[in-house]
Amino acid sequence: MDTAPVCLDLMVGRPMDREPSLARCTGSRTEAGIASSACSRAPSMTNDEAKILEAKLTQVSEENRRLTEMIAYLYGNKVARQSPDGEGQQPASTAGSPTPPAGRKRSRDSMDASHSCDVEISNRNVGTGEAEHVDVDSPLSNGTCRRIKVKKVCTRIDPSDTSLVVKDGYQWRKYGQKVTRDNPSPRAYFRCAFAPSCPVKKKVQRSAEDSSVVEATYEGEHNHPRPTRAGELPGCTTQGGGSVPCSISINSSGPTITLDLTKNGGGVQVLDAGEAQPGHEESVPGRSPSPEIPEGVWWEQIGPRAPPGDQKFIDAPRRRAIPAGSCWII
DNA sequence: TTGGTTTGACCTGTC
DNA sequence: GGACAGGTCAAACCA
Repeated sequence: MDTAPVCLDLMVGRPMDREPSLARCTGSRTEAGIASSACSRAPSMTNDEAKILEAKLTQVSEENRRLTEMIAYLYGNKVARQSPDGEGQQPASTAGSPTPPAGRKRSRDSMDASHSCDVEISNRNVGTGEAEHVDVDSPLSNGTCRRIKVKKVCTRIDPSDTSLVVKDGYQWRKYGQKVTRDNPSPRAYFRCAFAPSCPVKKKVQRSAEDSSVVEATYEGEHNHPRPTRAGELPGCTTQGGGSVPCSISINSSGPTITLDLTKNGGGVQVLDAGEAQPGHEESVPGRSPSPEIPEGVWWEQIGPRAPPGDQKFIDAPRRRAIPAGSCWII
């Protein structure tokens, strides 16, 4: 919740010079394509057109401001609800709280959350994928709780693929691997590589029952927008000059970029650029373009990774900082 | 030289 | 307090 305003600020009413990749896109077919159409027509734009676009931009900016205020208001209510005296708090055992894990150890985050704060869970099984969304409130030092989103996603991959790489549109940096007691397959630990401050972690492990199923557990929410890169956005005219089909739409829950890389052997289906918006991916029905993809879950076909030389990361202090708004290779 | 991965050691919490 | 297990660190390795 506390990251939502940042997300909104980046998604709506964004100045065009901060999103060069989208601004270069062609084939944008929705109202959300204001930036792209504006950019492509800029050289021959008349004053009237410029004024219209400016008005639209102002309108979108105003919408952005209202949404930001709304988020701030909701967040304020949330904090009030979690007052130290405990009023308004739901019992930890309600709202579908799971039974404690069979193991003798719980994760620190889960453990913290189990002290006195909310646990909200929603389960969904769609096709071959499964998404389990858990909102966990982790207590802070001041006695309040900070909600940690825990989302479990199962997907089917090639059993011979041992990389444990689950592409979801974000950059991840592996920091550990461990063989757990209840599963012969190793569990890989990933951190978000986009920014050192991003709290999101991901655990990836093959299912003990079906080795072709990989379970990815996401903890926390990104405090930054989904990384994008012009060269990876089909339908966008890139610096390299390529252009492949894509559609970009923005609805009330955020931008959705539908990619079709079949011609390139890719197969990326959906990139939900608005993931950082709390819970929004669960609230949009019909998001999945394929039965093989869990509904509402941004997902991509498991495939070959980009060459290391094409990747840019930020994580360890020694890595170079990349300015906000830079394009990313996924 | 840079940056990602591997992997053994270490830390911490639970029983 | 010790054993156990999950999670993390960080040096070494590799591309």
